Amino acid sequence: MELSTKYNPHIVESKWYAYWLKHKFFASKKDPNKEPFTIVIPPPNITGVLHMGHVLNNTIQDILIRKARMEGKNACWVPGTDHASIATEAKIVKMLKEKGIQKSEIGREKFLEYAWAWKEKYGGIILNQLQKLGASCDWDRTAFTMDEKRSKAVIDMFVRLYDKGLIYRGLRMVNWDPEAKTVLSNEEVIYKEVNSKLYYVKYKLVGSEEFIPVATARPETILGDTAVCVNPNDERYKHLVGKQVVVPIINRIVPIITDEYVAIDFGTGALKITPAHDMNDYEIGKKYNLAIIDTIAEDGTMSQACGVAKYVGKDRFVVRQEIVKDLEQAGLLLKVEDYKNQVGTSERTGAVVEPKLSEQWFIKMKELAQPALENVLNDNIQFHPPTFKNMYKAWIDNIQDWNISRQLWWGHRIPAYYLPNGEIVVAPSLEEAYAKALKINPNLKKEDLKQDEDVLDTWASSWLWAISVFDEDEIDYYYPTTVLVTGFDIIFFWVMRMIIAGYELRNEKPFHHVYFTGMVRDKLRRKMSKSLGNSPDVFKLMEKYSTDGVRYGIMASSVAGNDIIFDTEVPKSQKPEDIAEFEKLEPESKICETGRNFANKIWNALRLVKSWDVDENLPNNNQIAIEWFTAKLNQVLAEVENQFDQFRLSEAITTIYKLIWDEFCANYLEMIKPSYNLQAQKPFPIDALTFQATLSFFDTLMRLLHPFMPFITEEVWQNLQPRKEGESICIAPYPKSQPFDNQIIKEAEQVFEVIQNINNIRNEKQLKKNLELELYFNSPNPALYETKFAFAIRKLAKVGKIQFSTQKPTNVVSFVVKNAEFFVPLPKEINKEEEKAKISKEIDYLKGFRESVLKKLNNEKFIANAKPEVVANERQKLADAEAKIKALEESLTHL
RNA sequence: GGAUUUUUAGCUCAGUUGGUUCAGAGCAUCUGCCUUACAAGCAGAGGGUCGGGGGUUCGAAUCCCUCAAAAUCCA
Repeated sequence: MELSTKYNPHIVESKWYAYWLKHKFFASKKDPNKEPFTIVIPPPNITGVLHMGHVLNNTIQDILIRKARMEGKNACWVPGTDHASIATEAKIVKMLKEKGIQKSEIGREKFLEYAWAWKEKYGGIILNQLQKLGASCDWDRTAFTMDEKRSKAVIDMFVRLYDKGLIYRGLRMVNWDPEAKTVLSNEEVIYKEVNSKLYYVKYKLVGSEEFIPVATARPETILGDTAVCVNPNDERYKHLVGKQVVVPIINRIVPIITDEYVAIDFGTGALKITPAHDMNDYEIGKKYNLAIIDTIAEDGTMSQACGVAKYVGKDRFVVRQEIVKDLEQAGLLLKVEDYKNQVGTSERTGAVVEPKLSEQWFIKMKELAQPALENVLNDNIQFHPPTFKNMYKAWIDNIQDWNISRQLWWGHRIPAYYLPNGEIVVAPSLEEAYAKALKINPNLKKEDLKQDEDVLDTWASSWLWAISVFDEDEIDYYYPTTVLVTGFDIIFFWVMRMIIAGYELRNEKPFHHVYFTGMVRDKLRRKMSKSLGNSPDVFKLMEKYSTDGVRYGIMASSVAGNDIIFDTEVPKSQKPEDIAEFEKLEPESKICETGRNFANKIWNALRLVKSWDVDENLPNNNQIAIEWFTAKLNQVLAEVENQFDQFRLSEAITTIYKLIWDEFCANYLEMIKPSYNLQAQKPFPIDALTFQATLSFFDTLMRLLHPFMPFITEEVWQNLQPRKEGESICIAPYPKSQPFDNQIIKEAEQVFEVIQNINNIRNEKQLKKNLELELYFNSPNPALYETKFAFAIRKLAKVGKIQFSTQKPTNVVSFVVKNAEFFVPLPKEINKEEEKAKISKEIDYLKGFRESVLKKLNNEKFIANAKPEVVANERQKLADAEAKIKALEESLTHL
């Protein structure tokens, strides 16, 4: 078989993914005889397309689940998508607008028809993209947060918590998007710095021309003022406290009150209080029982309540200008200053967010959250890395009630029904609600019940995800799930709430472990986001570097919880033309390139091994190489196991990379590689034992790497020997470490050091790389170099004669490894002065080193306090250093 | 203002209860090689007083205090 010198990933990837699906390797069925290993995917939004964050997150999940599957566990990775109320609704509204359709015109039902049609068409895109990434999900289990089963779970939970008295309806200051006419959660508000103005306005004392100056950036809210507040320590205003002032324009009479909250040095030090339209003012209003006058309507225009007829129905920003003019005319405007402040805008519509009082549904969180706190603090649920426990605790300690209603149509409609008298019944369906209502009033008709118009916050379905994706007859088997992999930015929105829901519904945690990933950032440390347009095109990346290469790249640079600085280019600016320009660029990533090169290295190792003919009659001359690599392999396997146990996946992949590249390819294969037979135009044959051992090593290495780089490993594994249809590395056993010979590893390390020294000499003296050198040495353990590992030195350092000798030959370069001295005769005259200087320098260094060790050993306290093995080690260091110094000094005299 | 975290080589990061030859890796840099698996490669080299200061200890990148800088979240 001819294999190309370059690995071609594209055919390989689609071929094996199709093969895996065909044989249903990823499917999981409840099986009480097997240990379950379960992951539920953090469901991506149906509006989303695969970005670097997904690549990171899902690669980690795939690694964990593939390894578990190979270990013979019942690996179950449940995929699915999230309906994402706000994001999706905004997208549908925009689409309809482009068709000239207004949401309000077509009504709820028609709107939802459009939305579902959109979901059917586009909602699965991201899942297909995950297949490109190699994700080994059980696709038959694909779930959606708004399908029947998940919806039932959400509604049942609402009813359950309502019946327990944990859900209530109440007024709350919310972030209001006047364009979408809905409340926004805090994370949907984007703060932007804007240039605005600070207006200084006279608030006159009742019946007087005396006034208190008040600075405000939002004069239109003057109409809702119900107090003026100063700091109690502010000397300027002490005499005014308790007096009353007249609110300009509206002429309302309000008190001057005091509160520590007011900053003396900001503005005038006198703050107008508008409880209906400012978060902080609302708190102060509550504290001092101030009236709340809601002067701004749902759509951002001034409402009737503002009390000034000519402003009613006009937009808040138009009214701002008009009020400023009116204030000026009334002689109440003192001055206007330029001012920079942070203004909240809607992530979805870009509208300036209006803080607004609104009737909303809430879940009481304090009590519910207690088991969720305890079980994280006591490590019943383990966080990786554990530092996130601190943040988690701080959050739960300050937990507030959860506003779960959203003024949208796309989502789970709140199962609350209003009776004509305003009473509320809560039930999973209209029928059940009607039955309940009849008990209150037997004369009611079904049509009298009106269901709440709002839908539930998306997280109110996500928090049930780990439960709601399983059927009743299997949940006891799969739940709690094994590990959740998610970004730390949603620790509060999702992770905490899932834990709460788990304990509430099943009195059990939803997962044993949580692996927190960092954010993927660009090289300027900005989070990769759609709006910045700074994320490379994932598919172009995979096209260029292969899926395995990208998986390697993202994993090698991602320590749990740490942000990942991804090394691709960034757009010149956020201007659309610059982003467009950037998108045309071919993405470049050094770290993904390393991954691609790694796959190519493995591919070429396969080519080498496949090129050998086996001769059954040959003796095995490579026993030491085989023994050494067996030991090394098991040593590294133990290391990798340890790294997996601690979820140190980036270390694991780097460790495996070095094992394969440095130890297997560079050392082992070079040691056993038969030389080339020029006459036959092919390599000399290899003995059967070495060949079998090599295939076996290669096989093990591929299985070890498979969870990280599934495609190249399957391709190579299938090529190592004939496999039957239905066989796959996916379900081959994962390697396990065996006890190993530490001695041979140490010996080999010394040998490699010798080889490196010889190669260094070759480089420094600019000797031809093919020139065969001779090696003389003096060592207490001559067999190690003369016989045991001689073959390795010959091959890796291109040495011919290796000879033990107490006599130093002439015209040599020397070096010392451990307690052995080595001499390499040079074919040309050496520069004695240069050699002398080099050796003297090393002696000086060693003497300094010896001093520092002696200092320790002469310290009584060190001898008394340090562990015996530490002391023994110091003595060994001293002995080694002295031997080296002695050898070097001898070299020096003989030069 | 409060909380949390970070600061180690030019860059991105490891460094697991303080102690293996005197802090490691990848990338970048430099030197020499197209050597019959691999130039997506091979053989080498240089580069850090571990943010500053103080303390605990026989011993500190690692523990404590303090100062400085940065990031994130909450208000």
